[in-house]
Amino acid sequence: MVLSPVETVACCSPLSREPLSADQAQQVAPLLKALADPVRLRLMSLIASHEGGEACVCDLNSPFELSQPTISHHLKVLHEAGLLDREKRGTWVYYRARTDALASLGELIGAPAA
Amino acid sequence: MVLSPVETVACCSPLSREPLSADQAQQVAPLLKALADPVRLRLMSLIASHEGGEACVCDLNSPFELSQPTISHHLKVLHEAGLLDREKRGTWVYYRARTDALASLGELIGAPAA
DNA sequence: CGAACGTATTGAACTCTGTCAATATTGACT
DNA sequence: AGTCAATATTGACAGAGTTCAATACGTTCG
Repeated sequence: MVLSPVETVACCSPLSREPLSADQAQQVAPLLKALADPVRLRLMSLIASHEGGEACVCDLNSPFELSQPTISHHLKVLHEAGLLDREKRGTWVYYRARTDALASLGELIGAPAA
Repeated sequence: MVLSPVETVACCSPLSREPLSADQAQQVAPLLKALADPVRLRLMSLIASHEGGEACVCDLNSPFELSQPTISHHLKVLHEAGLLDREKRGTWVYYRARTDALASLGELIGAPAA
């Protein structure tokens, strides 16, 4: 069985509560790795804070001084990590933030010790 | 002026609230990068969930099938990112989790949109 | 159909990262 | 001083990641 990204993260109690197992760490780390890049952090933030929690790729290139393929690559990384949903509507592609995954991840990292 | 890790992260409102600036992203990404490794995630979790939020290095090697220098390296990465405090007491070295940094980071990632 | 546009893929250069073996450093105890 | 135990540093190497230029794919519109 394949876990959705949300299930992957929701599996674990907060870092400060009890030690993560090796398996759990192996599942969660890729999500953090996907976020652990300045460009992807901004992309995620741009999309998540955009109206409706989604944004068109056509609006995601100009904020960066990077080539179009590079942005496309970063979006793919976030998508494959399960942090972005992808939907094609006509000519344009829209990415939507998995706010549930972000919320679970935030709790895993930062929830108080007890 | 140099920002402490907590200040670094506390600077920003949640991802889903408003777009992160390029500068903010560049400051926050290293913290996430430090956490975005299975071994370091487990180390952080082991330390943060340990009694008193701190742990002796002497207890942090056996849970892993990795060489002592490798664990030492990962601890250094977490320390330099500002997620662990280091204190030498006699022969032993203790690392303490910066739970405030973790809390800020968690809020940045996962706090609700509004 | 064919041209133009938006997005994705490929392949290559370069840098960064995780790991280990070997060695250094520091403190404690004889 | 000398030895031993705990931790850190160095140097080396393989693998992964970021970026771009070039190209391919898929839609829409003339």
